[in-house]
Amino acid sequence: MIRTRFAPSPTGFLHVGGLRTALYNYLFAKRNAGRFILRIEDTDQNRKVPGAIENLIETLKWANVIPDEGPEFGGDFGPYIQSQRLDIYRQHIQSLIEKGHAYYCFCSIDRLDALRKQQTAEHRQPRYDNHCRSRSFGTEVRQRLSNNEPYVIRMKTPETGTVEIHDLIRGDVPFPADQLDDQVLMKSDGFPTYHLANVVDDHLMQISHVIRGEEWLPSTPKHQLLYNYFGWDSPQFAHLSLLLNPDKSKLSKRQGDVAAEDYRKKGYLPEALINFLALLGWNPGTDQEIFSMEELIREFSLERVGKSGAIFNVEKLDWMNGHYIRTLSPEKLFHLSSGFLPDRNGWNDSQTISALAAIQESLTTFSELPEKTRLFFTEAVNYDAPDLQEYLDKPEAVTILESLISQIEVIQDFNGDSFVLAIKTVQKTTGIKGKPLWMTIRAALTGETHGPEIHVITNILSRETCARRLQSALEYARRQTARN
RNA sequence: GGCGCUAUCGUCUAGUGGUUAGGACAUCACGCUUUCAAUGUGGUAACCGGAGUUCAAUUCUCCGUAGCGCUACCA
Repeated sequence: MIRTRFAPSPTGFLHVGGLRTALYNYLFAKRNAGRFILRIEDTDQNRKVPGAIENLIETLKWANVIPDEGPEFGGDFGPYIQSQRLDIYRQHIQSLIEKGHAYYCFCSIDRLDALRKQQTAEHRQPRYDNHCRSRSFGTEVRQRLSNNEPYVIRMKTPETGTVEIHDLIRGDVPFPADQLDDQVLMKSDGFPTYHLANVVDDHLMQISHVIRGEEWLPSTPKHQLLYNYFGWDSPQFAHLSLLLNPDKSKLSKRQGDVAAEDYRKKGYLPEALINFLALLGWNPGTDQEIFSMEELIREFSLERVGKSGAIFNVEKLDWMNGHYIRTLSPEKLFHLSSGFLPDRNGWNDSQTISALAAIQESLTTFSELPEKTRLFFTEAVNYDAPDLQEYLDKPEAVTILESLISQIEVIQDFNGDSFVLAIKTVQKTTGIKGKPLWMTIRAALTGETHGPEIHVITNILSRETCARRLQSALEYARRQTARN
């Protein structure tokens, strides 16, 4: 049974890189009829952020990357929050000590800091000097323990040889054993470190494939050692390349949004974000670019995951989001984007839906909605914009608008087509045609120099609204020409 | 500094011991649209460098260079 896990620490929001890791785990599990587990790694009490777990789960649900097991999801391998598994870790660390693979360390933080400082100054590699290693079973240890002296527990790493790990994406990676530090497994507050908790839980939760970020590659030999010490088979490893900023540094705030929910708030569709993230490091081997979650599950494989870091390029995400928006029915669009709509000024739902349909194809994200729907919802059009003056600040504007106003008064059946017919009549009677004619009317109707086609707009706007706007544009044009 | 990972258009990437090195985004031009967008067509644009192996190297090997990661009682 294939079992994968996403194991974030609840230190804030779900990073888009984290979402991608979760996605790949999810896809790989689903592709192989396996299960996807969410485990919360909250072993650092100092970095815990209240509400982060709930937020994480909420965002995963939004993205449709739903765990089969985890906090809130249940499962037979819980609890799925590490701070609730402290006894389990203690037992396992104890067995390591008994087998001689781990030892008590009473070195103070101060001593460690001084040591590191000295090593750095001497251009040596900063690492633990194994000071407490030889006293593993001494009476001194028992003595200090009974004195309640603070301590940590460290793993013993081999002094020579190499530890080789096998990675599904990178192949065999050998690490010289003398590079491996005697890693702390249990901190003085009684909490395990990542390394211990991770290995114990992955084993106990029967994780078959560890798919995680590349930043974990250097510590994987330590994990491999731990599996050996416990006498366990290790899971398969697959280390994913990192997501990068446009300047190729590790994706971070300040150069853009990194929290998945930032994209949600900006009006991106989860389908677009997921599709985009899936293609950042994985490819189907075909020219297909647009994938539903079902298609991703069907096509995904670790063999086609790339090794190099990928820049998170928002431009392609934008294109993809626009694409997904265009596939929506106007009703669905209305439903999904309602939270982004400005004051509708009395427009009811069905009117709003037709307005949305008119601008749908020009949308990149929902956050553009206030600006793009203004021409419909606005109470009074503002004609002061500089690019409008080319059309409204002219005597022709007065002529056109006067003529058009009288024309639309007599229209029998007011709609986009009849409005266009009225414009043709204006053209005939005034002799003004082409861009000056049409742009003047567009400016008068919408206060914009671009937007949906005139007949689309006037199909949605009522005769009264059109008449009112044309009238105020006419007054504006008169004022302007009088002043000149 | 040490250890490790990585290297094809600006970006995401495909691909091969002999290819006109393919696709997508972006960009440019043209068409459509009396605007914008969408869309259609076409264009510009890449194998990090040096050795080696080979008849032939973007592809294989080594070295270099660059970028990134790790180097905590953080994950």
